[in-house]
Amino acid sequence: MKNKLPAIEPTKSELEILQVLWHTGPATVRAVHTELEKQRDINYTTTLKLMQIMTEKGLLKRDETEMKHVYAVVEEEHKTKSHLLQKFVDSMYKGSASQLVMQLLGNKKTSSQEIQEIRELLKKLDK
Amino acid sequence: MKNKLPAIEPTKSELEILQVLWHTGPATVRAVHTELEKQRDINYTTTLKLMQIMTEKGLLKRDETEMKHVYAVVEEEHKTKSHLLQKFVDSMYKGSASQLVMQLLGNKKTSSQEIQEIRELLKKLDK
DNA sequence: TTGTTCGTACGAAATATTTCCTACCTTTAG
DNA sequence: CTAAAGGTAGGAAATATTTCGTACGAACAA
Repeated sequence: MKNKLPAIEPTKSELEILQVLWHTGPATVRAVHTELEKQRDINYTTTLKLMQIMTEKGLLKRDETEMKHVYAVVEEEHKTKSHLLQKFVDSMYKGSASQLVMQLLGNKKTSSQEIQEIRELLKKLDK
Repeated sequence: MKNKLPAIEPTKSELEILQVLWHTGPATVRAVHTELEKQRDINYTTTLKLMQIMTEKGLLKRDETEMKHVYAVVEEEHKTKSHLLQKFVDSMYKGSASQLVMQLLGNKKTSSQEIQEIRELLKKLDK
């Protein structure tokens, strides 16, 4: 058995924080908050509280050796995203990845360049 | 200008109801509830209330000519899903559809058959 | 030393969402 | 007619999530 973490679902706000940490790597509340502030109106203690809650939930872990605690994500970005994507596919497309891709291809916002890249991906997968 | 609906985000529970209605087409609360009940423990009046709220929000519309009101979705399935998918891609993959697909391809749950189907899709898109 | 700044902790308020109780009306079986 | 079954409406309770005020300690500049 590898891990027995229950894979708790992050809430919307928690996801915002994960995104920042994925981007920057382990960071202090201050650093995360400075990023979050660029995106929306939010109070420092709100960011702090969220990160504390996430730590309790096991979404984050923290190094308390220094006064300025340093937080890091517990699950790899890849793993969490993969899990959330799977959930999305399951609930929205009954688990059919191809249906999701079909929707993506029909989506105005998906540029032809994106589509080209998807083609490349599949080519590479051939080898 | 076609419509100026603010495209309200359905909540988790609301999405469950949309799924049922997408599948069955316009239906009564009873019918929707019977479906929902198969998936989880839920009280009839809860389903009713949810559908009433969704109607207020403009997610559903209802025909009240009969005593048993018949509810129907306001936005097409395609449109709503497309919108939600776009939101997902934006927030999780910074808008990069190809990154999402890459994740999908690396996902254990995505079978080789699915991948084959995706290939077919791209072929058809060529023509 | 002292006051200002920056940090954590904690609790509770504010909001959003979900759930269900109660009232009351209509239909239908007996 | 009457009781039971099945509807809707609305409010309020229960939960989940987000937000922030307050307290208090450490670091640091003056």
